[in-house]
Amino acid sequence: MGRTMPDNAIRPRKEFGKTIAADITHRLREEIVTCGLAPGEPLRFDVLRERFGASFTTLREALTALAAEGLVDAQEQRGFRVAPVSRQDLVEVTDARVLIEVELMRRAIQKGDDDWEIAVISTLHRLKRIEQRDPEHPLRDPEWKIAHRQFHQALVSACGSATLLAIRAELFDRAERYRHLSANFRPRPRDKAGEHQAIMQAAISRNADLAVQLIETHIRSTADNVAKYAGHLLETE
Amino acid sequence: MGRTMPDNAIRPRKEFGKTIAADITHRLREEIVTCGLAPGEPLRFDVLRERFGASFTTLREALTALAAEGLVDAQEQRGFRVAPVSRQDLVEVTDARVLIEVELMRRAIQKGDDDWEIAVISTLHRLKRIEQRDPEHPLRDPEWKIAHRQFHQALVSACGSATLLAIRAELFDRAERYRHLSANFRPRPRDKAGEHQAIMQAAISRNADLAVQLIETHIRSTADNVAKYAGHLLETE
DNA sequence: CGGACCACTATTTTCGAAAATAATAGCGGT
DNA sequence: ACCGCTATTATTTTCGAAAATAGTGGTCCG
Repeated sequence: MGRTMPDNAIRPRKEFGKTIAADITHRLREEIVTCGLAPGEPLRFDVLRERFGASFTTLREALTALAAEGLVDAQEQRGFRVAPVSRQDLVEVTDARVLIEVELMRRAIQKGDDDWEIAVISTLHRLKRIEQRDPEHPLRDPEWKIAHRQFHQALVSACGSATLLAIRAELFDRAERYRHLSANFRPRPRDKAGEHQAIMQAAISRNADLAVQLIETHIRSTADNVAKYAGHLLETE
Repeated sequence: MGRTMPDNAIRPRKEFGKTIAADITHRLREEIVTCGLAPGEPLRFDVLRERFGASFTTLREALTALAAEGLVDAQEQRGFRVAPVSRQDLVEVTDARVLIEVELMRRAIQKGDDDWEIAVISTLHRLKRIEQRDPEHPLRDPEWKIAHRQFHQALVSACGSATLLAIRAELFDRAERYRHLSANFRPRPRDKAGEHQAIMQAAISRNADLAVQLIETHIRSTADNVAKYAGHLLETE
């Protein structure tokens, strides 16, 4: 314990054992992915300092990390901005996701053990529960978002490659930003529940070809929806 | 120009227009990839400060960026260290490289135009020239290293996806570190020149299946060599 | 009127000191 | 002697001031 820490520290500024920088990275990523910070928006230090209550250098560290993930655009000597969106980027991200996720799905189906099956089933169960509660605007519900992420994560978790899982996670975040972008304009959510159910069944029954085909359709149709309902937001460079 | 900058600034501390942090990131990456900094070695700020002549926060920013690339391991509240190596990691990196590079090779062969062909041919030409000069220890020669990287980069450059190219580049660096690890123990370089020539020819003649097969063999045999001649260095962690 | 140059302002980038945390050594009780 | 605890030291992490750089507007000359 530090020798000068006062006993009356009101509340922890951050999670125990984590650095402030890591915490800010987390929060900033969340804001960017959910479009709380709009694509292309400049990230000025004064503003961030006010919003996150951290100093220049700490913020800078967080921004650098997010730049490496492709969520932030670092313009040397001219600061940072939220990574811009574009049709081209959406296509690239979708394409890369299909390539990697399809491969990981195959590997997970081949390698997955009992724990994997349980994880897939239980994460889907939770997702469905949340959807029953509020079937209108799932993307607005932070709980749905987390459950949705966890279901897709569980599906491929047994693939055996931490390296590829990390890459997949980055691409997932970048794609999620596009989903949020179109969420306000999409008239009604399509039948995601049914798709998830079908993917789960194909995976558990070890039908790799079917599971892979469903996943690919799932990813591509999501991207198509974004292009359709948020196309007007994709023209700016 | 800053109002207090003295006229007698001896030499630029860094390349024009780039931040010091970006410069340090570059130099640190180089040192790690070439194993000038050994895998697992702790990266203490005093030492780095001395070696690179930058301050805490600037170094921290560079380390954070490299952590996102997988070359540095950040242990919260306990500093940074060079990412450790392991048999498992080597397998994962090799696997991921094959998956991605094979796909990019196909796309490049399908999309590549005249400029692409010229880039492939000319980068291979330079590579061969350098090999003629000093056929013994190519990995020791920084020029060979650059030319080798540029040839492989040129091969896939026409794939059309900046996203996948960035991922590929990261994996290339991580693999190159393993090559350096085994360079000191490998008795003689195998016939890389011939392999490169064959890959080039298959690519230029648009024989995708052959090119892809050669690339995969090329990547896997490199990894096998590392495991064979540097296996004793992979047991830690 | 236009456009190069300069002074001034806004903003980012870097630095080293200070705070927080982890690692280590020394001490006292059982 | 050995374990647990506290004081000390080593190291990382954070901060805000200061330096460097980019941006802006105004002025002077052709």
